[in-house]
Amino acid sequence: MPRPGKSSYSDQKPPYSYISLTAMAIQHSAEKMLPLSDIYKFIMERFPYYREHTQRWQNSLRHNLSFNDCFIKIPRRPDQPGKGSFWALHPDCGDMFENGSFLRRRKRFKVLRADHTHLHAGSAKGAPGAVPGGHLHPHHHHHAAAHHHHHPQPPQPPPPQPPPPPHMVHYAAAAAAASTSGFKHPFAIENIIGRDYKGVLQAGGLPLASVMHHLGYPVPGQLGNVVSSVWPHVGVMDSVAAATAAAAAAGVPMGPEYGAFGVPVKALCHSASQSLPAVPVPIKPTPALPPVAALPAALAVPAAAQQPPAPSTVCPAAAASPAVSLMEPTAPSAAESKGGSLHSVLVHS
DNA sequence: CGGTGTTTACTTAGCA
DNA sequence: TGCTAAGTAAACACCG
Repeated sequence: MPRPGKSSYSDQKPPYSYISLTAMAIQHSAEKMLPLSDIYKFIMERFPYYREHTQRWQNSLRHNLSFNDCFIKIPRRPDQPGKGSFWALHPDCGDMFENGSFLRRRKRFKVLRADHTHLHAGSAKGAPGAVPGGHLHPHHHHHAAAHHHHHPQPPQPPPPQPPPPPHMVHYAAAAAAASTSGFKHPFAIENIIGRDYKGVLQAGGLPLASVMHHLGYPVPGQLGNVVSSVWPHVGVMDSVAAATAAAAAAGVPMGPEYGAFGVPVKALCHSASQSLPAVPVPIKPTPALPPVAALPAALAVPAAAQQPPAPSTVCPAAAASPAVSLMEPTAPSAAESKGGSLHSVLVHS
């Protein structure tokens, strides 16, 4: 059946995990960061399925934000009213769904705690280690502690999330470069969202594209007013087929009614943040990447200790140049949040 | 208080 | 089938 009527998409659960949905929402935002409420909004706007049982899925979503190292919290600026912090994607989380499945990643993205170097008694929240090789140690009694609001000292501000959106340009550029070079690996979501899915398609035929397509989900019109509907025009042809197939595979009965999702594709990086870890050293994901070592971060710790000096923190470049994938001058100091000084590791098999 | 965050613990489900 | 990622439920701390 081509079209089961109409309830098709509305009541079907989208083939995306909360992680992918959240990442999409974040990527979709201009600043690449969103407050929780906006993430909810984004999801609800395009996935009717999530207009119900909000209590349930939102709790799950929140759990995911806190639990997964791929999401980082960025404090709100003083002048920005509102409740919680902004959420962004960890710069090194790379392509979490590169295998094409938005339901299950090959490996969970985890940041490695800086080897026990806690200088701060704060004890940070625990970021359990990550474990590249295998399991994390479940027994770390996390001590709890948590809630200390991570920034004990709010000095101020160089607002990372600022108002003016002009900076993204860099990101965009980087992204562009990346795509140009055909190298894409920073967060797949991005792909998902649009951009070179085309290449992707051909690259491996991935279901990825398919899903993405699917992503568009309902009513194109709806998205219309949202942002851009990027890729509807594009891969429609095979993507549809692929999507269908993928959906089928996924057990998701989707219909062609899914429209396009629209997300700009600009950047993949976000200004990561302050709370961010400093220097996430990607041990790295892509096989192609040489172990760069680098980490100039050592010096880059100016005031950054707490805040990313400006959004310009550059993005992980991973996208742009494979060779140099890591830069991130963010400060390694704060060992507070999930990333204190941890190295991020993408454990890919 | 209610929204936001964290963290446990357990169940469900994908993938190799 | 086993390992592990993902989903769910829930207790609990905080902050505005």
